[in-house]
Amino acid sequence: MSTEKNLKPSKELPLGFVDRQEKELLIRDFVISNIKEVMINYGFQYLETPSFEYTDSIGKFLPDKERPDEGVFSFKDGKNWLSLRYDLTAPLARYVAKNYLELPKPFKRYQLGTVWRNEKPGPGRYREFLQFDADYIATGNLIADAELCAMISEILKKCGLTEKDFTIKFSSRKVLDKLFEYIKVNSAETRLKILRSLDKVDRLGWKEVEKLLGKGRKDLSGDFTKGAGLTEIQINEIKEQLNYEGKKITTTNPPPDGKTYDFDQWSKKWGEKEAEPVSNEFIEFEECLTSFGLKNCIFDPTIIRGLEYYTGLVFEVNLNFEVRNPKGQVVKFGSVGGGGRYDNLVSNFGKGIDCPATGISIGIDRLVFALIQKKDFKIKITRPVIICVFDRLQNDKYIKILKKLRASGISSEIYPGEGKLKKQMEYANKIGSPAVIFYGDDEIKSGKATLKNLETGNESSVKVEDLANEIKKLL
RNA sequence: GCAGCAGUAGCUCAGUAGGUUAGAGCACUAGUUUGUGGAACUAGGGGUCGGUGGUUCGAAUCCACCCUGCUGUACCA
Repeated sequence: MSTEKNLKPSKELPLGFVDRQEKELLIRDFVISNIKEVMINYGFQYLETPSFEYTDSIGKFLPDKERPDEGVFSFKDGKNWLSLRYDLTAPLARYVAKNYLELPKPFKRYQLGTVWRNEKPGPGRYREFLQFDADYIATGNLIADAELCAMISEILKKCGLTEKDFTIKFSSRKVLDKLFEYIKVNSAETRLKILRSLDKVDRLGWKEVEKLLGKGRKDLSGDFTKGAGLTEIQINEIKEQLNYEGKKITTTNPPPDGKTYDFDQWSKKWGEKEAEPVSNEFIEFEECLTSFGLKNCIFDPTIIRGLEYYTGLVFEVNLNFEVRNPKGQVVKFGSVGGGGRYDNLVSNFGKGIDCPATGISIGIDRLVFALIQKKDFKIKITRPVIICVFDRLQNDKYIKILKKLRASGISSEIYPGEGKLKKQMEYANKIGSPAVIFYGDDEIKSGKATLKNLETGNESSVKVEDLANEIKKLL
């Protein structure tokens, strides 16, 4: 920010925004190309919606304030409030509602795009980031949900991860609804508090979450967070029904009856009639996962995905390896993607539209951040061969060489600056150029250029017409 | 938002019982090499010590307020 005293513009970035370097961008490109391949293979359409939407269209939930900028970036365009999209699902719902009659049903589309959130950034979390999103619209078929899990698994594997590197956790909001009925929590506010607390089991552990469910908890800085105010009996019941610690039932490790969750327990607690529909949903989903050959899926009832619009199954992808920040400290990385069923989101736009849907998204930048941590993860950065400039009057000769090299597919350039040879060498070294070409007086006389390998320092005399082939040998 | 910690050169940081011209390493510029990079050596540029006000003969150092950043926490539809 410039002030009256300091008229120079600031070179600092706004909070939560970053410059991204080539290495990160190339890995991102690699991830994106993998995503596109998988999406075509899975039969999804490619869609793009604009960055801005009417605020109302993507968030009826926004507070009725003078300025709807809580969580989103908004501005007033004439009479209307516009907001930058905060995810790709809400704009999709708007798109589907707008084009409902024309669209094939079910409708499958994927989208890649930047999204913005006006929140406090954290390690690896920014206010602007790239998201990938794939959805099935107008189908309640659970194969769709299982397929989303298979798809995300395939994408991660293409990106170089193995099944051991990540876990897909799933649950359903319905489990918690039954639980709330059972422990007689009816207040929407308390239910929300419980959901938020449970969502933190992953990060804080059960011990701390118990405090949040009860009276409250002090964090490391000494700040106090008020709890949900449940009784000890209620908290114990929640733990008993949700605390699957130690049971660790997974599809890799199925119990004898083939179920990855404790059906009998629910039946006993809620009654068979109440439990059966919930269980059946998981059975069907589970069978699909198995058929798709997914081995690293686990039922975890503390998966909440906070989002208000989820109505049924929810899933989340977590990485199992250590992620470090630039300072080398291990950070709690959290999920790299997730999603679930949102059967009401499209219907919100109009009566008569009954439109179940399910979708999943990946935080691409976060995934890239994690992939960079894998030491064996190398990406080739191409740097140009430099043709050094001795005399501008010989530019036509340099350009001839340049055209030949480029025609042969060799990244190359004539030194673009104005310095002496030393400067040109320093430049080539700094940008990581593999080689330089000298074509000065001596070379022009002999008709042979000097090719210098910058890695070894070796120089060789090469006929101009052989340059391309010689360079290819050393690349 | 709340809480804790921190702000000295482009970067990483040293420097406080308050005291001449504020330091180092890396980076940068020039030279040792006027047709040769990565190493070395020599020289050089670069800072109103986050800002404002106060205490004092004297403030990077002490006090107050503000700004910014980091971490935790809340929120994250």
